[in-house]
Amino acid sequence: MARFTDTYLLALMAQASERLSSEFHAELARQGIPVSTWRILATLSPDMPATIGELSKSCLAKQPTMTRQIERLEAQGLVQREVSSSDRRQVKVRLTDVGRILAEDLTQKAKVHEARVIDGYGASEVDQMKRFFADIVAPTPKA
Amino acid sequence: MARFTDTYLLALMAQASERLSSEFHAELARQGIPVSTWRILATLSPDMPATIGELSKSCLAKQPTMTRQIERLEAQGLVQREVSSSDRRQVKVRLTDVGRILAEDLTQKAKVHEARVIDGYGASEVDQMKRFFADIVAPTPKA
DNA sequence: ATATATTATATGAAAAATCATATAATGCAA
DNA sequence: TTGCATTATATGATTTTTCATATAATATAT
Repeated sequence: MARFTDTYLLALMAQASERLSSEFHAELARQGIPVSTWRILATLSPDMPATIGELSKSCLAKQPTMTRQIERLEAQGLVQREVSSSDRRQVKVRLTDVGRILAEDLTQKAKVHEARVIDGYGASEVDQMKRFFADIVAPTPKA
Repeated sequence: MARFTDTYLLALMAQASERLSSEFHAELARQGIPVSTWRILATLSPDMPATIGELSKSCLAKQPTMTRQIERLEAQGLVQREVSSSDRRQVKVRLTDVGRILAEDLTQKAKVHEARVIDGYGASEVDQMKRFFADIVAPTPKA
């Protein structure tokens, strides 16, 4: 009898995701950057503000966690906050100049790493995979 | 210009993974079961002992975190620990009878959920996906 | 066999995440 | 408009996680 998680799709997917990211996460660690910080910077790149709520979804964190992460990044001067003019409940978060420079460096490295990960799989296979994932994250409405 | 994370494979994969699991995680929450606990129970199912190290890899947690999670589950009577006879540094963790009953219930529900998730995608597509993930998690050596 | 390196787990102190709930703005119905 | 439900973020209290390192067993080289 095999281990349940050896054939359970969602476990395999989560582990595969973690595995593929781990080398890059090690690179982040060398620069002293937590994965949670990287996710935020990546989401705001190249220069795309987002609300706390959007960030918490994109970065796989609960909302109170995101509020506190943003507090920290703001204190570090990497992002800035402002109340949304269209909806004053919302908080818009954007990269500062310093944050953008760091984010550009990291996204550049991420692209290099992604290329290495992808290399070894067929281009069409990778493309199919990306569409598959993208559709799950933001489903295109069926006609 | 699109958001970096909208086209970055590893971000899409992590988000898709999270998204697909979220409904089941909500079911776990209704039963008051943390995702971290579920991962441990799933890994030890149906009756497959594992070491702290194996669990920490399988469950995407750091080793000290796993040690403490196992302490908690042991206190709850869901798992039991014993020093490995072959290597006394290792700690073998296994489900107790109570733990096994809970784990069986949850894995059963997980299978139902997985079937619902898979439904809507082609069988061959899903199969390809599973092999893709499984190969990343435990690569089969190239000839 | 001895010293040294490596591996597996544990643990104290500190940082971060989470839960429950508060606050405040917006949407909506009567 | 008024009142009520909903949505977005913040926050106090607590639980978890994490880092750094300790401890102990095993592997390796000499």
